Amino acid sequence: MSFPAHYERPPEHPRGRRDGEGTRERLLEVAAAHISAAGFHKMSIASVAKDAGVSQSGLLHHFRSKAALLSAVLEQRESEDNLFLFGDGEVPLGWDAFDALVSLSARNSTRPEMVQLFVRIAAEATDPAHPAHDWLARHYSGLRAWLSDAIDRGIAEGTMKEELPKAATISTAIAVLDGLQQQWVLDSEAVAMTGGVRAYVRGLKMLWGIGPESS
Amino acid sequence: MSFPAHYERPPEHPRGRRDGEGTRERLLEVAAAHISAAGFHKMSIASVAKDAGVSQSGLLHHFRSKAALLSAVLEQRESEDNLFLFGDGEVPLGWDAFDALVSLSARNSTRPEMVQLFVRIAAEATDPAHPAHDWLARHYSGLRAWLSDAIDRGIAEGTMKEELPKAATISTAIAVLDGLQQQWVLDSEAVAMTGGVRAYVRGLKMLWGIGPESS
DNA sequence: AGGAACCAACCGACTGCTCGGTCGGGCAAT
DNA sequence: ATTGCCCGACCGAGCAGTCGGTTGGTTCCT
Repeated sequence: MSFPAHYERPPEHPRGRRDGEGTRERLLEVAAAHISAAGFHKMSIASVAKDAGVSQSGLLHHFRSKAALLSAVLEQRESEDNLFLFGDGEVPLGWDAFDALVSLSARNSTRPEMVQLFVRIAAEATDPAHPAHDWLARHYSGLRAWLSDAIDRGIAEGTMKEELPKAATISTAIAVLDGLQQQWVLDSEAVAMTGGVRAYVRGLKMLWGIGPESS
Repeated sequence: MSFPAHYERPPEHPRGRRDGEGTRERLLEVAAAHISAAGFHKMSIASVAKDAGVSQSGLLHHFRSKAALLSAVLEQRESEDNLFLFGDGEVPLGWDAFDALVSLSARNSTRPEMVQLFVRIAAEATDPAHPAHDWLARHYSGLRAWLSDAIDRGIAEGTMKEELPKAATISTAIAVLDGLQQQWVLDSEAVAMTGGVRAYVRGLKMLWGIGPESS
C-alpha cells in the first residue's frame, strides 16, 4: 500500500484531471470566511484565491464572476441548513417548528463565521441590485411559509390557541433569531443567543399553548 | 430667472464666507442617503460630494476622511433619536420604556432611509476594524443599560413580576426591534414592523405584568 | 502498445476603472 | 493679510474581469 489514502476511494465519478473538486470546495470555504469577515463588497476575489492557494484566474475558472462565487456559497450553506432542519424528510410543524428554531440557534452558536456571513449578507442584500437580493427574499418567504404551516397545524391539532396573532408572531420569531445573531456577532459575551431564543419560545408557549405545552 | 432654483435661497445666516454651515449639513444629509442605499464601504465620497453640489475636495475640507464623515452622520442621527426618546428630560422607565420602543418603531416606519442606514451600519460595523465599531458597541450597551434600569424600576414599583428573565428579555426586545427593521427594509409590504413590536410588548405585559397592565 | 486529439485545470500579464486622499492654489469676506 | 471655503489636477493602490497561454490526465484510433 504505497498509495496515499485518497487513491483508495472508489472511483465514483471518473473525475478530476488534477483536483478540480477539491480546490472548488476550498475556494467556497475560504470565500465564506472572507465574506463573513469583510462583507461581500469589501471582499476581493484575489485575496480569496490567494488564501485558497490558486491564482485569481484559477478562481475565475471555477466561478465565472464574483457574484457566481457568492451564489455558490449561499447555495451550499442553505442546503446544509435545510439538511439540518428537515434532514429526516419530515418537516417539523406545530410547536416542533419553534423547537427546531431553538436547535438551529444552538447549532449556529457553534459556527460563528456562518452567523457572521448571514448577518452581513442579510444587510447588504437589502439593496435590490445586490446579487444575493433574490436569494434573501426567497430565504425569508420560505421561512415565513414554513412557520405559517407550522402554526396552522398547531391550531388544527389543538396545541395552539386560535387567537394567536399569526403574522406578527411569524415575523417576530424570525426577528428574534436574526436580531440576537446580530448582537451575538458583535459581542458574544454579552448576549446569550440560544438562551434568548429559548426564553422567547417558552413565552410563546405560555401565551398561546394549550395543554401540557403551556407549562 | 436664468439661475437654477437653489441660487435663490435666502442667505439666512450671514455667517461664513460663503456658506460653510449650509453645505456641511447638505453633505451630511446626502451622505446618510448614500450610506443607507449602498452601505458605507460601497459608498464613494466623490458621489456624495457631487450630489451635494461640491467637489470631492470640498467635502474633504469639511470632513477630513470618509470615516470622519460617517462619525458625523451617526452622531447627528443618534442625537435626533435621543431627543425623540428622552427629549423631555424624563427617561421613561418601567413599562413606559417598552412603550417608548413601540413609538420609536412607529417613528422609524416613517423614515425608511434612516432604518436602512442603521441596518447597514449594524451589520458592517460588526467588524472590529470598522470605523463605526465602537459607536455600535456603545449604542447597544447604552440600550441595554436603559432597559435594565427600566425593568429594575418596574419590579421595584410592583408593575413587573420578579421572575421576569431580565437579560434574555432585554436582548430579545432589542432583537425584535432590529430584526423587524431588517425584514421591513427588505419588504415593507410583507412585514408590519410597528405592529410586530406592539404585539411583542403586549405579550411581555401579559406574561410579566402585574395589575391592570397585564390585561 | 503507442500516439494524436482533446479538454479540464490552472497560471501570469494585463486592461480599464474606481477609490480615498494630497497638493497647490484661487476667491471672497473680514 | 489673513482666514474660511472650495476647486482642479493628480497619485498610488486596489478592483473585477480578459486573454493567451501551458500542463497533464483521459480517450479514442490505429
